[in-house]
Amino acid sequence: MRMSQMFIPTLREDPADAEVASHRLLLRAGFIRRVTSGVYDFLPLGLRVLRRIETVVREEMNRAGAQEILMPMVQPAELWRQSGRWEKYGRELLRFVDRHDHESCLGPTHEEVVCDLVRRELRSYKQLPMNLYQIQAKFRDEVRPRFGLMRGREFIMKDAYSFHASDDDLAREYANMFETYMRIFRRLGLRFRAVEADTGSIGGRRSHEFHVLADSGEDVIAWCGACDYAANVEMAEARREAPSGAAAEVSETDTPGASAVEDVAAMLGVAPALLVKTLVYRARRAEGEDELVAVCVRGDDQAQEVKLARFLGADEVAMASDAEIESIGGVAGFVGPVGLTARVIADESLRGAEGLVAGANRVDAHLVGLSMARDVPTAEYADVRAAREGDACPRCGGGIRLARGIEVGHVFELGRQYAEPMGVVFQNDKGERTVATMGCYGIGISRLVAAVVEQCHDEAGIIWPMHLAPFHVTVVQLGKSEEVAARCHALCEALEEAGLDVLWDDRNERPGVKFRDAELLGIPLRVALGERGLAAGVAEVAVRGGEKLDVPLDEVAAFARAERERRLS
RNA sequence: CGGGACGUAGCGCAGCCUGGUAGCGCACCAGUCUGGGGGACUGGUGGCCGCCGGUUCGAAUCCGGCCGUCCCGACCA
Repeated sequence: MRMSQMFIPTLREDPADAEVASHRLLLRAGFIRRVTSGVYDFLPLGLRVLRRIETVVREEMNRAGAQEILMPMVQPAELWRQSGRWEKYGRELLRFVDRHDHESCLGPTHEEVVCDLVRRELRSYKQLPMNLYQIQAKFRDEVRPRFGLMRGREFIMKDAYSFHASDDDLAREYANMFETYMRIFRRLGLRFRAVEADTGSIGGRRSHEFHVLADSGEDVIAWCGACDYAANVEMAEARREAPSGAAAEVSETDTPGASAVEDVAAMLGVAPALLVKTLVYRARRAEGEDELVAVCVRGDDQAQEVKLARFLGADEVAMASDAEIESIGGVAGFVGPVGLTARVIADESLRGAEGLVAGANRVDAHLVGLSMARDVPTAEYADVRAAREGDACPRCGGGIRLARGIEVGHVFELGRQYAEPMGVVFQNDKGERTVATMGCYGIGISRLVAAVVEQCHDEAGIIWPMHLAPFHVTVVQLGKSEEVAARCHALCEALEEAGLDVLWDDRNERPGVKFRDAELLGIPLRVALGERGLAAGVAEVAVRGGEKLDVPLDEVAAFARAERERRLS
């Protein structure tokens, strides 16, 4: 392709509103443009990368036995009512009414539609198992879209749904998909980690997330340095030592103005770990009234709200207001577990702890010498703290480490939670009417574009892995003599002959501009040819992010092909 | 939804405090020179100063409302 004729609007300067590397570089290099918050155009280069990722995903899904279909983006409310999610999904589901006053929504995920499709056709166990997938635009009306393609409202996703006659067969397919995902992310050349995960609003019994490791990631994952335990911190069961102070009588002491953990600890001369941090949460459930609960963790720990919500069986937990805190006998800033009229959920690490300091539920006062067993006898114990670096692994006791990750894949054992209400039934081998069991498996295709850039870039620009590069090689034409142009053209043809996708920079620009753009775009191989090289019979071949060397003109194509093969294997 | 910042040419920004002809760099167009790491010179093009209203003889500038964007938090397969 002639670069002079392609739509590649590069920017010399960083866009003011792009913070993270992938957002900044994808904009600068002319891969994407923003249409509105969380919604992007894919320009020719961006689309090429997207297609490459799709191809890898498609090949591996097909190989794993899944079949590609395409479902609609617009979905009728009645299907969502059948699954119960029309009420449950919340404002992230973009709803609208058509001209006939029918309620609809833009699909954020497709369990309902695929169940509707399958239930119409499924009669016999002999039709199972079945794994259907699609690669399609999703819409989720995110509260806060950000970081370009990383968290968009509209995004491209591969979603697969499998149907099974038995839980055993579902477990088999889950493992199959898990392995398939491992293969996909390996092929994409990413540093990633599979972790145990919360099932969130999709629901189901068991799930794993696949995270690309990157500091800009929005998730934190915990893993064990000694065994293969790994989990999202929303799940991670890491344990800590439970330090106790000296047993003592409980008494109240003045702590004027000291509310923050560090201030109280400093004022009383005790370690922050001996403080009991008490947080009041409002738990919301689809049915029933909101409940206020007090949550106790160590002063140097953080509460983990996803764990808490799971323990409470709540759809959502949020920090309570000062007024709500007072309604259960607490005082904002000085809340403690003693004397509250709400349930007290204490983290496991507080079980049996003594000699603690806690808020006295009175302004400017704390209790010292607190014993959980003696003074908070009604406390319920649960794992509600966030794992920290250095905690003990729940499997082997090894040291837990934390890292940030970008969630690019998620697999779920759904079980019958959609199939049951949606009526996905068949006759089993005994002629009995049976509800199918399901799995679902997602990959964020457009998010992967961003994730790859987060992992593969330097100051100068993107460094695409060979698999994903919009072009394998760019031929940089230096100078504008007919001779140079002709030889560059011939080089391009030879490279294409050798099976490479070639971007020919035939623009009337200075060499510096072309070199910088080649680096910004991140094309893995760069072949530069001008009068000087022509005279010597060589072209300069540079590997993006690597070395450069002169290669005789008639060997360039073979060299590039070998280089490509080497990087693809 | 809470907190913060911002909105002036395609991009990056100044001007606003202290009201009086809308600026700079890059990009773009024409020309000359140049040609292996964002070239030089000359001459140009391009603006609803986010929108609506108010104050004023006069508003990019002051005031009010709205819209949009970004960041932090809350939230999230």
